[in-house]
Amino acid sequence: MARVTKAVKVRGEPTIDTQRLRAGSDVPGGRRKQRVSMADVARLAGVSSQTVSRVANGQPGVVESTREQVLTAMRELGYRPNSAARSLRYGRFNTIGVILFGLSSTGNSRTVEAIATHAAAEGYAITLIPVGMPTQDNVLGAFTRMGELAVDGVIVIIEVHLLDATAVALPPGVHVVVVDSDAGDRYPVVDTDQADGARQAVQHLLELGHRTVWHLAGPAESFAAERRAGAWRAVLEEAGRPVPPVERGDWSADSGYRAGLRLAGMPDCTAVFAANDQMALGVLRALHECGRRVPQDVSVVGFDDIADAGSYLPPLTTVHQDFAEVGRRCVRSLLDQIHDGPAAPGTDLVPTTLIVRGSTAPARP
Amino acid sequence: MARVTKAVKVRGEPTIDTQRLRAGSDVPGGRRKQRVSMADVARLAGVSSQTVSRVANGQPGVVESTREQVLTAMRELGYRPNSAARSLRYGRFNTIGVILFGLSSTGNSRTVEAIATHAAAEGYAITLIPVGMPTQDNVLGAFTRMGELAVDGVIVIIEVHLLDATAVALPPGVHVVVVDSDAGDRYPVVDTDQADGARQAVQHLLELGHRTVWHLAGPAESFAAERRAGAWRAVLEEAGRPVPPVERGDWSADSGYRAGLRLAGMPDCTAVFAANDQMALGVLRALHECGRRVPQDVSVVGFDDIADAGSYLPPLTTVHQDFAEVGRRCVRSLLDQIHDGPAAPGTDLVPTTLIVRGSTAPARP
DNA sequence: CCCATCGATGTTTACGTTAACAATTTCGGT
DNA sequence: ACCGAAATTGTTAACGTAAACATCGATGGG
Repeated sequence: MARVTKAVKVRGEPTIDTQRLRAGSDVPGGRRKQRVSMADVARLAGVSSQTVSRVANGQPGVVESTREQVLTAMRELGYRPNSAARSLRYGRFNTIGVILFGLSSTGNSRTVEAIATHAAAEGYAITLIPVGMPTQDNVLGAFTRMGELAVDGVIVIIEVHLLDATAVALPPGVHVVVVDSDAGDRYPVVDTDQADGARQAVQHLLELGHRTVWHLAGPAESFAAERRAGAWRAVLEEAGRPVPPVERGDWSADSGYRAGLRLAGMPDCTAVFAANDQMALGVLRALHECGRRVPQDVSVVGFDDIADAGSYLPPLTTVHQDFAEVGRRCVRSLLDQIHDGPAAPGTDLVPTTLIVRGSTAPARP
Repeated sequence: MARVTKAVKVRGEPTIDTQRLRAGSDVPGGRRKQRVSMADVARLAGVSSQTVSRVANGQPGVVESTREQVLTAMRELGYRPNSAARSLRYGRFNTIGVILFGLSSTGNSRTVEAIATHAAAEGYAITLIPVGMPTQDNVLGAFTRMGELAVDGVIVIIEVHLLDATAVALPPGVHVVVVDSDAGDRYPVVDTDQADGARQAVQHLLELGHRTVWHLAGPAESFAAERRAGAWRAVLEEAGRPVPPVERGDWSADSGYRAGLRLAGMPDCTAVFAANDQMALGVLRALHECGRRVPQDVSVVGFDDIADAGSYLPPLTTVHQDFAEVGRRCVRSLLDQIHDGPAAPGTDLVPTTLIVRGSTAPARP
């Protein structure tokens, strides 16, 4: 209905052939000629389809005048290669699948962005395979679906307890790289060096003279959260400091706020390491509302270094994660696999940096 | 360098069979048998490949015992359908392309997430086509690439001045939906009702008794920014209030901070409407540092209602955008086009809601 | 002047799947 | 027991592309 009507006028005799008889010319539900194929171009240019193929792929051995004819015909018909046929022919899709839980977390979206960018640079498209809830069934479903999907390899960005059960469902021939997991004994893993980041954060606070450091951890199901909490505990124990009970949030600023209210009630809590920046933001708010000044009374460190962290009140000291690098290495590792065959499992750690801003200060004597 | 070495030991004999004899079993550069095909399954099950096809697609007319045999053979060989062949056969890819500038903005990633979710629910995968910089060349390149891509339709999430020039390059047969643009006269557009959101924000501030409202706009190239700024100006003019000069930022908290410092220097500035939450965050920080209290001295309103907005100091009054709904409508509109043919151009506006929190208060007399 | 050689182009075939049609088997009714 | 209909299974062809091989004509050396 919305077919612009001027089109009708424009299509006189000459274009009839270009449009040919496709749109709706046959049975309603029937398949119409999908679009212009090499054969169509070949016919118009008066050559064989193989010659068209050669021109399309820039292969040598086509004389200039012929090439010109073919190119003209292509333009006239609006020819575009059919990638399905190409994929079928080559046995490759030039596509990478990304299985993820959601894009809502900063880390995920930044990583995916980097993956998309680097994949594009290598001539690969990326296909997103979202998993509604990270239940086993869903993840398993995603893998199954992916098995039928047009992808040469997969990058998995999910907390991966679930991978245990689903490992069996992973189609054997598919190349995989996993992000943020402990699956390093089964798959190639790329991850931020969570432990080292946490270590830097806690040591920074201890060096400022704080007696010990409270920790607001992420959800227990998260490997990243566990790794950060583990490092926090290790540093305290090595330094012979008391290990306060762990607070837990769900990564959200709100959960950070609730935990912050609890922490604010403890007079001897002078240093908090939050497992991400958003929870740190919640902590800042809670402390502020309880009249405890940051950093004079309490120092706070976050994790991630999201774009806004420098604009919090006060600007947040935090651990910088290089998501772009994670994405880059994922793509490279996966492409290496695709080209050179399966890679050995193992973990590739991207270093972190502590960014010191205004939310940390020396402990008061 | 961080590659853990234990990995090497893990890969032993047992996996040999799943690997089968493909990798490198023939000429080095030659194409190896891509993977198990229907013919392989058919051979093992002792039936024709058509029967395998019927079983794979759950079609009726296959006797139980045969079906069982085929399924067994499938399992044994690890058969997975080849979607390239399927696409070639059907002339459809069951894939939606999403052309975007980046995932870094909250809006984009939330929208993309919703698109991915709803597309998946309809059996469509989504392919991300990132555009490095939104220059004409790049966008044009993305369209060209997309023309060769295995997609049935495209959702464009880019500021679309550029579409003008590239419209011509848009492959004619491709279905398109555009987000956040004024291309409503050429394509179906889905967008948040930017103008109404801005109107609500400004009216809220005026109703609180503020004489006028300053505006911190987004970059001039952004249609969303222009629409918000336009509505801000319109409300002020309708109400007969003075229209202060527009401040401009680049959506970042940092740019908001810089603008905030300027605004803080104007004693008669008591109400600020920032074009997004991140810039509002920067403004909050600037005002705080300059000793102007929010909301007692200055009221601030943002736009987007990002997850953290409720945890700012003070919690931010802002305009809620329903990105999920935008994504949903994009997918529905595009799928309608794919199934029922081209849709009329026009703009589909998703309503917004003002969320009143702690950053706004009545003007002091 | 003839034939080997090379360059340009055409023809055949296969990639994996499935619609359409053909062939075979099974079964119920007489 | 036999016929026809229905159920089940098999065969053929086509989707668009590109590698491999085949053909044709021209060029140049003997």
